[in-house]
Amino acid sequence: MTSGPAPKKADAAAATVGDVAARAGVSRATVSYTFTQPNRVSPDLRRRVLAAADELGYVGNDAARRLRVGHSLALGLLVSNMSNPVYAELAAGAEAEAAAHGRFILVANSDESPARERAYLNFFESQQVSGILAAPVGDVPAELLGLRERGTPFVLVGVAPGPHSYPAISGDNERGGYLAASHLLAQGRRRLIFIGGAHPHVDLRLAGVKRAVAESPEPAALEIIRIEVQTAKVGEAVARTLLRRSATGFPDGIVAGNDLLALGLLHGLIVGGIRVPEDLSLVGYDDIEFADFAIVPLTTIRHPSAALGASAVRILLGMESEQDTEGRFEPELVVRATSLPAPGDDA
Amino acid sequence: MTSGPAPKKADAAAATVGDVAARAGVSRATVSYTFTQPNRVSPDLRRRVLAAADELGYVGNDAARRLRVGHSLALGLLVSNMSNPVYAELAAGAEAEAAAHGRFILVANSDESPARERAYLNFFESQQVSGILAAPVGDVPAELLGLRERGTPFVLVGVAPGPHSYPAISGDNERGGYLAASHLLAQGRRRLIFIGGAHPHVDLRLAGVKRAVAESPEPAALEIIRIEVQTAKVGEAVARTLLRRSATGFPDGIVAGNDLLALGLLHGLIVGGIRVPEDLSLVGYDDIEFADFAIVPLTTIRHPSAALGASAVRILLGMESEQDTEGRFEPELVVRATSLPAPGDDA
DNA sequence: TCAAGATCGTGAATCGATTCACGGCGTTTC
DNA sequence: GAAACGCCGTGAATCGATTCACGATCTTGA
Repeated sequence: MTSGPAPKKADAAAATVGDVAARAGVSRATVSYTFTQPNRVSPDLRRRVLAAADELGYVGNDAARRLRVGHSLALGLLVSNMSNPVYAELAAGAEAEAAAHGRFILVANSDESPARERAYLNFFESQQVSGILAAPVGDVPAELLGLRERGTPFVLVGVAPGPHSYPAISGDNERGGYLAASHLLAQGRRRLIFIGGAHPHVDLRLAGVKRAVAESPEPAALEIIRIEVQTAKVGEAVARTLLRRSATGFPDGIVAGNDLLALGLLHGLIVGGIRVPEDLSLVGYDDIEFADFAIVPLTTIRHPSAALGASAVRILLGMESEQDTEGRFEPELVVRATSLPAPGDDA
Repeated sequence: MTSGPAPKKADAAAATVGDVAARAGVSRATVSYTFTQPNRVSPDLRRRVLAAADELGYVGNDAARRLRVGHSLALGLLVSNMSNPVYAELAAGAEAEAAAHGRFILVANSDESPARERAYLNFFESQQVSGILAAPVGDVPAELLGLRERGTPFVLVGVAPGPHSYPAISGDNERGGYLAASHLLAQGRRRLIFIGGAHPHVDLRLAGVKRAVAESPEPAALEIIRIEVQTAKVGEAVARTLLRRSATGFPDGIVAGNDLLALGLLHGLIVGGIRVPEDLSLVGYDDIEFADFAIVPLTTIRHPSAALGASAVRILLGMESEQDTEGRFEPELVVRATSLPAPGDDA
């Protein structure tokens, strides 16, 4: 309203290809080619078009673009709980890789709710994302399969390729569980508890724990405690119930399904007077940043979340295959202070 | 390929309004009205249309919808660093509120890079988000103002409405800083350091700290250490440089710009042999979940991130005004173990 | 019984970027 | 010098959902 003919930038309506074309004195097709196939247009015109676009603050309308080409530049990332640093890291890794290829990540936080998960999957479809990264949220939702049939590929992140045949990349969770339990057994711990939620990757961790116990030369007991969600709050609650046990029923080693849970357990146990690691050794899983800052720095299994996120993006973009990642995300035991050094480790 | 004519769900192409209309035996317009203005169509037809949509797995194409109506159902959230739990919490709060109104949040993680910030803002514009929540990332980017002029509103989250005139909601950072420093002064701490990055909200926290020092009846020294990013890693590095100081130059109280930084400082100081809180008191800011699990549980200022996120969404959706939030996000001192109880607190 | 009005379904235009098919113009080669 | 070819710009069709304006059907009251 106020501005004369000179500055067009501040105009209310967004500039369209038509506006740019008019200003550059070319057709709309030329403007489009300038952006999608720069070599198709001569350098001279290209410059003119780009200048006009710049002056008008042209941004393009992805809706129109998508309507025509059928898919968006975005990739969807579905996680169960963004306040778990593991997922934040996964998202950061995916995002950085996506940005490097001019792509974007849409993050959906299902908060462990299947309903929201479904809603977000629909949202992804309505957004025509060109692919979906799904971090484990229980079973593979049927919607995901439907999406694939309708042309949107997905990659499961953090779930080992198992009996299912879905594309998936993951660290070796079974081996991680095995490492954790072996570490405890090597210290002479014999009354172990595994505490974890019902996620496929957690089940694998448990399988590894079981295998370590089964292979142990000395007999050892393993108890399994199932919880709903693996949060610090739940960890504290479990610690309180544990504290009510008699000395004979009390464990001397715990493997937690993830670090968040372990941190809560640790806090609850210490508040309850348990000495860690003297009375009980604790091993977490993931090696989140805060594991090192805990009241007693947490022994845990390192899990390369950011690298997984980046790889998943490359796979969806067709720059890498599942097989290429083979053996690239090996879990690793990080011994800190919630467990005793293993007898052989006293170097 | 394998399926006969019976099940249509698994067909490759996504169903369109046209398909639904054909199946329900109505026009495309009717299908559209069924979803956008359900009362416009009679109950009978509505049922038929919904059934047909369900059978076909109809999801709708948001690109087409947006192209027509001009804006999307998504809101953009711009944060500087998603691995800071504060932002994860903010995102979760915003997301939950958005979901309650059938909206979605697009999260953009700029990683403190102005270039990526700009790229994401362009992305938001190309996505025609109906509004943007921007968590402080330094100055207000000029692009944000441009977006507003072109019709996309924004709300700054966590930045107090100051000399600028942008819509903003925030806890009272100045008061939080004041609380933190007052707490230290009340314990008899006299050689304070404030450590923080160059964010507008951190500057406010610092202003509060300065005011507390100025108002102190006993003279107290305040040193200011500026850092680039407020992460735990940087905190540890700062701790190491602090440890090289002579006893006289060593502080007896520290206010950190956020909890991540405080956690890193704490760890670095304790590893270096400093006793907390005996030798030095430390106060963080934000009260992230891990503050309570730290090697010495962290005294901090609580900051209602999730509530801020939810409010920002309501404001963008026009359900609430900036003024309504007045006084709703008051900071609160949470005394844990990194500081001495104040003399008067021995209840 | 009939006119006036309310209810509700429909055809067609529309949003903006992309891309196909066409053709004008300049260059090369015998 | 003319035919053949390649380069590059353009008009027009297209993607799918929304919404306007119209009209068909049904309801209601005198």
